[in-house]
Amino acid sequence: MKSTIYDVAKAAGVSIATVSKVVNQTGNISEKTRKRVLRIMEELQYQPSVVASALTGKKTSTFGLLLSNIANPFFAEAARFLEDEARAAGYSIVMCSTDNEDERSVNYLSLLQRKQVDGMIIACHFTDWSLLHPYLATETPVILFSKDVPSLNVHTVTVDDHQGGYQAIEYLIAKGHRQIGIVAETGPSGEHRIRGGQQAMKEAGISWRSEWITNVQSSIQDGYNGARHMLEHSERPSAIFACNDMLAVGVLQAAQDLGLQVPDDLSIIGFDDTLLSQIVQPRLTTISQPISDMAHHTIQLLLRHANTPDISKQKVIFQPKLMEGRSTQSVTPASNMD
Amino acid sequence: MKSTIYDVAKAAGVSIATVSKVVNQTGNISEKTRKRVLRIMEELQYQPSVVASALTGKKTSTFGLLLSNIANPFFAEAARFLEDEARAAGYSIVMCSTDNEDERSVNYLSLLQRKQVDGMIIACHFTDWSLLHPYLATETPVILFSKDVPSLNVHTVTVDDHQGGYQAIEYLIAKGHRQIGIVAETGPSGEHRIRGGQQAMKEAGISWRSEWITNVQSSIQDGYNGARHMLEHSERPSAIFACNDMLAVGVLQAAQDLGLQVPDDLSIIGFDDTLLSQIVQPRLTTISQPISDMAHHTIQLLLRHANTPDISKQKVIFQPKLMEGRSTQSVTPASNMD
DNA sequence: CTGAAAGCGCTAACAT
DNA sequence: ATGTTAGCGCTTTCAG
Repeated sequence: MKSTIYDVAKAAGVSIATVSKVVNQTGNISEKTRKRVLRIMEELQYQPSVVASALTGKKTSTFGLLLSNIANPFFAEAARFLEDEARAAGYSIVMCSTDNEDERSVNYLSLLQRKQVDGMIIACHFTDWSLLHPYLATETPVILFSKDVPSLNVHTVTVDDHQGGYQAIEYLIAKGHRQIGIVAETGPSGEHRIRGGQQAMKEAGISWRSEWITNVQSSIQDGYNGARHMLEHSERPSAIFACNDMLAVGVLQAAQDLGLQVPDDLSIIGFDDTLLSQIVQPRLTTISQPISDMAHHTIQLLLRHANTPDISKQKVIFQPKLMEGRSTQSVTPASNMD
Repeated sequence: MKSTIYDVAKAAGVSIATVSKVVNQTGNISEKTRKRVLRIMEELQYQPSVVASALTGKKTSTFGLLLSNIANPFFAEAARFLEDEARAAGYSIVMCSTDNEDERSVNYLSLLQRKQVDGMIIACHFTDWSLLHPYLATETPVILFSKDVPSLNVHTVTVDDHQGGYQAIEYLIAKGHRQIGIVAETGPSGEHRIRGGQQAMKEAGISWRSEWITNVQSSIQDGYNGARHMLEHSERPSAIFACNDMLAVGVLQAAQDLGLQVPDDLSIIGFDDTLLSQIVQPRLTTISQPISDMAHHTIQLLLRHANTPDISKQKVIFQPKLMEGRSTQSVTPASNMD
């Protein structure tokens, strides 16, 4: 049988209030009784119940994390950083894979609320973002992670997607590419990345073809299909910007299946700088998000909320960084020949 | 302000006991009042507090999952399956990355206990497994996942590691390999896989060299170092069995850095059949764990525990399956020449 | 079929 | 410096 605060109080010959005070280090307790209570706690292996304390003290020391799929390396890596930051502050994380399905997301949201989590981190996509409204009205802080939804008045910690797209395309253009395709995932991030890319093209006086810009989901297969679509025709792009690494891997596989050499026949640039980009052959050039910083900031914001009930909403935008791999190359006469 | 059971009771003109009964579908409630209460609940957007109910009803609808690192694709994939099974039963999962450090693991264990989770799934490694003892004595069910520690009397759901190692080596032998190296991760699984492999060699009358069997941690870098160690000498194995896909990727990179062609100059076989094995070039031959089945069984076992307080401990061993990739090849005269 | 009442383990005034 | 007491929101006998 697990021992309770009563057992400790009785064994130590004090009241439960005193025990509570030494546990929480509140109030004034003489060093002598403090020591004694501590000793008894040790002896009885007393473990304060988080559940009971949450019912009064208002804290569950738990955050909820909604992501599309923990099996996706980008989210797994983000989850790891978030968890580390949370643990450092004594919090743990409930993970919720939504597959970007609104219904499942809402179910999780309500479940998390019923569990009285101390904060929710949203890193998944909603078809209908207004579903979030009821939760934004709550006491529980909500933070959008790696995602910016302009229409929503909510704390946001993200990377500058527009800038990332711009950097990717700018880099390709500098390498001499003029025929550039984009495979993006549906959702706000994808759109911003596309826009950023288009701006870079516009500034360079390059036009783009709408059939070379496709929106898909974010599996490898989606990237494969999207790229295949562009590459099968005789006139094809000399470079493709895939808006995340999973898609980029799909693009790479499509190129390989079509007998195209990367980067000789096709340059590919990804986004996220996940494990994937480092293990494919050739190593992907990719736009890196500072996930670690983002995770740190996210958790800090959540923690600050605990003390300061209502901080005004803030959006923090981190800058992405291009990581050079071997999947991109300058356009050469040879690659223009075919 | 969130509405409580009292608000609903008052608005519906009934007692909180009645509301509780319709929420939990217990006792006998007339259809008429049930409807009314339900309607009021809807109107007031009443969300029963999991915390309060856990304090009495004994259920938090939460499982804890200890794994070495969620950023490792094998664990991320396992977590996803476990989560799906858990959600189907109304449970959610707290993830805990321990990096296989005993201290951190124990901290998490105690935290989970304080949170009164309804079960713990252990998928990480302990240097000192006896640290688990105190938790095995508890009410809270504990399950070892994808790991078998013979010395521990605990529910276990795992893959037949010995058999997996056997299959891997048997396959290589059938391809004509005689010079076989093994890179394994420290821990019970790694050991079993090595033993299985050794048995296959023994049965085939092949001897092994102890310097070609190395134990390391489980990062890509570890696999790289381990392989490099074996491959740099003039006399090197013609095939390497890496005891998980991360290691296999490291082995592959080492081979590439040394100018060895895979599979022509070196065959590589991995373990786990994760995403990684599918995206590297060449695609890895690997031993697949039926993670989905294992996850299903694990959660079911945990759930059964809720009703039947003390089921006798059981170990369930699933059979692995070899997935043929392009990283293995028969020994040919050409590859024997160098 | 419904309600009153006694906790679950803990926190936080308020007394002493 | 320490103890008393009133809840937190809900479940569960036990009466009615």
